[in-house]
Amino acid sequence: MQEKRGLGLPKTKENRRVKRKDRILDAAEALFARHGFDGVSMRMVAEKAEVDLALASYHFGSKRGLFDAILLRRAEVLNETRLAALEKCQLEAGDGGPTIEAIIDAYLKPLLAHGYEEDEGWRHYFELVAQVNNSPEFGGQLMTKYFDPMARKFMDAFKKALPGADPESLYWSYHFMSGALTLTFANTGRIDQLSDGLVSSKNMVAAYDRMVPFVAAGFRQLCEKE
Amino acid sequence: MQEKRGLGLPKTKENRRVKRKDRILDAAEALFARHGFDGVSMRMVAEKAEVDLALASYHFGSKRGLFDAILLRRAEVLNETRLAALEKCQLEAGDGGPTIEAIIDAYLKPLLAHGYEEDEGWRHYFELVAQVNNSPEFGGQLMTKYFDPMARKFMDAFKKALPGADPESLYWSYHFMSGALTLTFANTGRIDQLSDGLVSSKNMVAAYDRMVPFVAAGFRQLCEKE
DNA sequence: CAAAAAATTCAACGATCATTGAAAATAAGG
DNA sequence: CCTTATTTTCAATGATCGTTGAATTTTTTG
Repeated sequence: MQEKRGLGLPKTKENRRVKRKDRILDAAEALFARHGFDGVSMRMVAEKAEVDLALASYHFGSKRGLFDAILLRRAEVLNETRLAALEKCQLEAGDGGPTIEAIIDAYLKPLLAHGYEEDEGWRHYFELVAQVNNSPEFGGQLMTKYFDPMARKFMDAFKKALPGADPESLYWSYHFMSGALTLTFANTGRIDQLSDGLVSSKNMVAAYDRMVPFVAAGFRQLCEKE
Repeated sequence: MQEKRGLGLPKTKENRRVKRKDRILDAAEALFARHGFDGVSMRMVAEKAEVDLALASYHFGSKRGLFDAILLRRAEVLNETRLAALEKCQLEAGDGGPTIEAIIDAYLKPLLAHGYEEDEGWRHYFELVAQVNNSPEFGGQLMTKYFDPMARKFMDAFKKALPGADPESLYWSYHFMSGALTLTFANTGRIDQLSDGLVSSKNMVAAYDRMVPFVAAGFRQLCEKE
C-alpha cells in the first residue's frame, strides 16, 4: 500500500535500479535468519522487500540461489576482516608469534567491527550463520564452503601458538569456540530468560569481553604442553 | 512396501496399536532433526513411519503438536538423568560441594548415558535440540520451556562452587558451555572436513573427554575469585 | 532519437501443503 | 456376542508453494 510505481518521489536513478536487488537480499536475510530456509517463502521475501514476486527468481535464479547469495555477500567481508586482524596481530607479535588471546581476539572482534550495534543487517547475518552452523543437513558443507580457508589460517596460528599440542584437541577447541560464538550471536533470548533478565543477550560487548578469556583458558588447558 | 495390514505376522496386539504412535514420533524426530520444523511435511513423516497421512494429525492434533511431543518425550528423561547425576556428585562431595569439573560432568555425561552410540533416536534428538537452541524464532522460549528447571539447579551448583563470582559471568559461562555442547552434538560433520578427516565428529567420547576440561578452565578463568 | 538490452510486472502453471469429516476397521467392555 | 470406544483409512478441502513464459517498462547503447 506504500506507493505505487511511477508516483511518489522516485529518488535518484540508481536508487530504484540497483537498490531492488539489495532490498531483496536484505529482506531475505532478515527472514531466513529468523525462520530458516524452509520457513521462508518467496512471497514473504517479495512482500518484505516490496518488489514483485518474480523478481527474486529473476535475479538469483532460485530460492536456493538467493540463499547462497546472502551467505556469500557478507562472508567475503567477514573473512577479509578476520584475516586482516590475524595478520595484524601476527606482525605486532614478532618472532614469538601472537598469544592465544590475541588470536581469539582477531577471530571474535571483527563480528563487532562492522557496526554490529547499529547495522541490523549484520545481526541478521550472524543469526543466520548460527542456524546454518548447527544444521545437520547443510551445516558442515556450507560452513566449509564459505569459511574454510579463513578457518585454516586461524588453525595454523593456534598450532604455532601451542607447539606440541595434540592436533585433535586443537580442532575440538576450535569447535567449542565456534559453538559458543554462534549460540551467543544467535540472539535467541535464552540467557535473558534463564537469568531472569539479569543478563541481556543484546549486550554483545559484555559477551565478547567474557568469551575471549573463557575460550583462551579452554585452549590452554587442553592444548598447552606441560 | 514392508508388509500390508492384515497379512504378515501381526506380532502381539499392542505391537500394532501403541507402536504406531511411537513409529510416528521416531520418524518425525529423525526428520525434524535433519531438516528442521518447516523442512518436514506430514507426508514425509507418514511415509517414513509407514502409516496413513491422517494418523499423525489424529494422535498429536497438529504438526506443531507432534513437534512438541518429540521435544518433551526425551527432555523429561534427560532432565531426570542430569539432576540425578548432579545430586549424586553433590552427595559424594560433602560439605565443600562438588568441583566445577564434577558439575560439568554431571551436565555432559548423561548425553552419552542413554546408549548414545547404539540408539540413533537419542542422536537425532540431540541434533534437533542443537537446531532449536540456535533458532532465533523458537530457541529461547522452547529451551526455557523444556530445560529451565534443570538448568537453574545447575546454575545454583555453579554459584556455590564459585563463591563470589560475578553472576553475569556465570550465566555467560553456562551459555558458552551450552553452545559448545549443542554444536558438538549437532553432528554437522564440520570438524571432519576442517581437520581433513583427522577428527571424527562421530567419536563423542573423544569430544566429551575434551569438553569437560575445556569448559571447566573457562569457568575458572572467568568466575573464580582470588 | 531509435534500437537493443536489462529489469520488472502479470498471470498462471502444477505440485505440495496441513487439516478434517466421514467411513471403515479394530479393540475394549459388559 | 453385542455394543461402544478407539484407532485407522480414505478422499477431499482450500491454501500456499517455487518457478516460468510472455508482455511491459525502464535503462543502456549506438
